[in-house]
Amino acid sequence: MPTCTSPIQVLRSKVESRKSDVLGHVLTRAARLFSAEAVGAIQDGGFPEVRESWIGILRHMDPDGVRTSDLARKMGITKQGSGQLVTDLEGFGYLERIPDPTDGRAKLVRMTERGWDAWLAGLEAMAELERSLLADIPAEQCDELRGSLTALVGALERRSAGVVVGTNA
Amino acid sequence: MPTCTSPIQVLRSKVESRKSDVLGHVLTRAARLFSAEAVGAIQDGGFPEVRESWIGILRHMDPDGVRTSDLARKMGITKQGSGQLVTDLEGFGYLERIPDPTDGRAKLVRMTERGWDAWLAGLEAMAELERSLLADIPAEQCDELRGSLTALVGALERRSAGVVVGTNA
DNA sequence: GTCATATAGTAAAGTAACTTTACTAATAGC
DNA sequence: GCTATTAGTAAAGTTACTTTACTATATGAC
Repeated sequence: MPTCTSPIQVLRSKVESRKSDVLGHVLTRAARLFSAEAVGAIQDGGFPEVRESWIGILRHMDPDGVRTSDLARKMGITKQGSGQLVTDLEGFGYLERIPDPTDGRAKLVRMTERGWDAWLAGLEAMAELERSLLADIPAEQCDELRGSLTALVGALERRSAGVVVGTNA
Repeated sequence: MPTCTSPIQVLRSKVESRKSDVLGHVLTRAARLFSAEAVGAIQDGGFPEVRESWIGILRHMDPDGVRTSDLARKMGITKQGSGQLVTDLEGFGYLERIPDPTDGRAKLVRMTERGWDAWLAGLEAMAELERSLLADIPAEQCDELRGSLTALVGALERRSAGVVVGTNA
């Protein structure tokens, strides 16, 4: 009788070989850790009410104002979702809604002064985090990483291009 | 009077130059897109009840069984959190809890056969996703990306080493 | 041995970041 | 002017957790 490798042994070797080399795992973990660290820094820097979800909004703001539905599209969430986030940010005085002069249905979401301050603080916190990570990771690797991730996002977006995000979008 | 650059212009140029080159943004977006895509593939592959959070559990399972609190530690969440996820997975027949023979307080969480099937399907879905992304991203870049992300996670973990995750952990 | 303390797990409620369903108001095309 | 589309809001539901609070077992000190 030849050597018979039991299913459980096959499994065990698969488990061992696959423990942490899956791109998805490391990607998710990195994103979480980075995000938590950045938000903590912004909060400590004088904007204690800032939450992780706000960063997605702040990122897409524009001095000319943006529509809620544009925010939704850019963020890849529903407009109800972005509307709620805008309401939260508005409640803390980071954003304001003004009527869109060119469209009676629409409103333009604009940053307040405090909003821009937080935005700058956010950028600074992220940049500082990146800088401090350079102590552990070479600068070229960091740039490479950014480039590869951008390519990855592009590929993933193209892949799910046909898929509709939510109803009522 | 010299040319005076208005604050709003300074802001506008900052906004333009910083639109999408922040590591944190692209990282978060990539993680979300990847994760959603992988879960969708697993669900379509015959495990429709699988949710994104389950992947974090499945990833850390072991043929010998794992304790809930070990899962929590590995995942970086509270043990109540991991306990809830285990209960969900148990309810759908992916996991089972057995008493730990070496410790009367503890229980060992173990995969059922269906659990291992889902685990394999998950790995396959992730691997397939990676393969299909190779059409857009060169293989070396993909490996580089994995390596850089692993280094990044390491650096971030070291950075937040002193910070306790949740109470009652 | 038993007493304090730490650890494993569970229970229940709260919270963050959304989606789904359902609606109103304004615009745009024909 | 009527219909279809689009912008936004409202309210409830869902997911993936955390916080608070508790029980049961184990471990180390005395």
